[in-house]
Amino acid sequence: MRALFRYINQYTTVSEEDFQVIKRYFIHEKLKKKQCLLREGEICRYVAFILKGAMRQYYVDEKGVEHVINLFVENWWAGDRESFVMATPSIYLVDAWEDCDVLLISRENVLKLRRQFTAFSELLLKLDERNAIATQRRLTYSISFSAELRYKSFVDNYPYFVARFPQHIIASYLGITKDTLSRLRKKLAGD
Amino acid sequence: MRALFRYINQYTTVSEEDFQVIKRYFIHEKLKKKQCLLREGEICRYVAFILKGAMRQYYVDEKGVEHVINLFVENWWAGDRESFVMATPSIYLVDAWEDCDVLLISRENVLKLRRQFTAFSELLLKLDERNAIATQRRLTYSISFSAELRYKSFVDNYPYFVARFPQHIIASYLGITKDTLSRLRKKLAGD
DNA sequence: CGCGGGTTTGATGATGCTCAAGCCCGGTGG
DNA sequence: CCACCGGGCTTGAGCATCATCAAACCCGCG
Repeated sequence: MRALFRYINQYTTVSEEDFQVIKRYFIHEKLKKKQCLLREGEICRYVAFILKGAMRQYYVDEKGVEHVINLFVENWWAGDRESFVMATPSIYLVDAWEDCDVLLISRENVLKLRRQFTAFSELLLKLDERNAIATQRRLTYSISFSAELRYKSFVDNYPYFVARFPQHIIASYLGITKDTLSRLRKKLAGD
Repeated sequence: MRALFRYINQYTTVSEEDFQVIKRYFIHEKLKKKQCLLREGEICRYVAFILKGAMRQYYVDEKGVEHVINLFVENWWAGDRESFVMATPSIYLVDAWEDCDVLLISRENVLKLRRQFTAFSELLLKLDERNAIATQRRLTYSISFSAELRYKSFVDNYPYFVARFPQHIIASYLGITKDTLSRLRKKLAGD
């Protein structure tokens, strides 16, 4: 719980008393490796603030191939935004890649907190800004960079992902196959 | 101006009187075709609400090739979010593809409106939600779909872009070359 | 008529995918 | 202590997709 308090206060200012109220809107839960927070076709009822562990969001195409859309570790929010906000069935799965400790919050509780604490609205605005910036960058890379450049910038920007997820997942996140990534790394090693 | 009023009231509720205040924070301006709202290396001081016209955001790589990142038409916001929020030099250009009527607003004025009208914070939160959803979808397509599927879903989702931007721009937006798009269309026509 | 911007087309080549096989390594159970 | 198994990584051969470059074409406009 303390991690959430520290996290919020990175972006805005929330008193100890307010936090005592805020924290009641969250449910503490544990997820075992491979356990799902969200399955394909379900509605995303909760987003998870990760206290410990690593998760991923991916979608499975007609051929059964997994495409990793997002990776999450400590102090990130996991879930499917579209399904969460619109209350529509998700096309994604979200599951634990490592055993996790998470804090769940429902859409209704998010709305309540927004109304009750302006600082919470502030927080959400800032998170959205950061998220918009990061996603836009990723899109730019995805559209205009080669696989090699994408991988290099990934390693530079997210070394902690490289350390915690296997190559075939990182490859999928970058939009390439594990085979291509393997060859790419071999080539880059020869420098 | 009326368009902005209607636009805001699609997402939240703002009285006529409040709007009279809000609108003073915007600057009405006209842009000629090819005129820049933002040049590479500049800081994005204003975002533009488009009353009339079409714009694009793109970045130019070392080889001088343009990569279109976003397209905008009436009732969209044009600018570079990253540069606008962080006040850092932008890697993108934003210019008018058609002659435009726009309403400009500065970062300071956005912040003032946020403080002054909770409805404005509401609005921004909702816009960010929608934006996050759309960008995430686009990223999913970009990572996991073939050029053909990306183009098909583009035509389905954004017919008004297809009508107003030439093919080489749409190709760039989709992350392919104009040549490939041309061949693709030829193939799809034979059905 | 000529020009500029946009599109098409062909030939060629690079990039990344597919599929299958083999390897490595840590964990489990006999 | 060894055998086996599963998950992950590597590698090779062949192939599909898409990029590159150059040429030609089309058409609206001054």
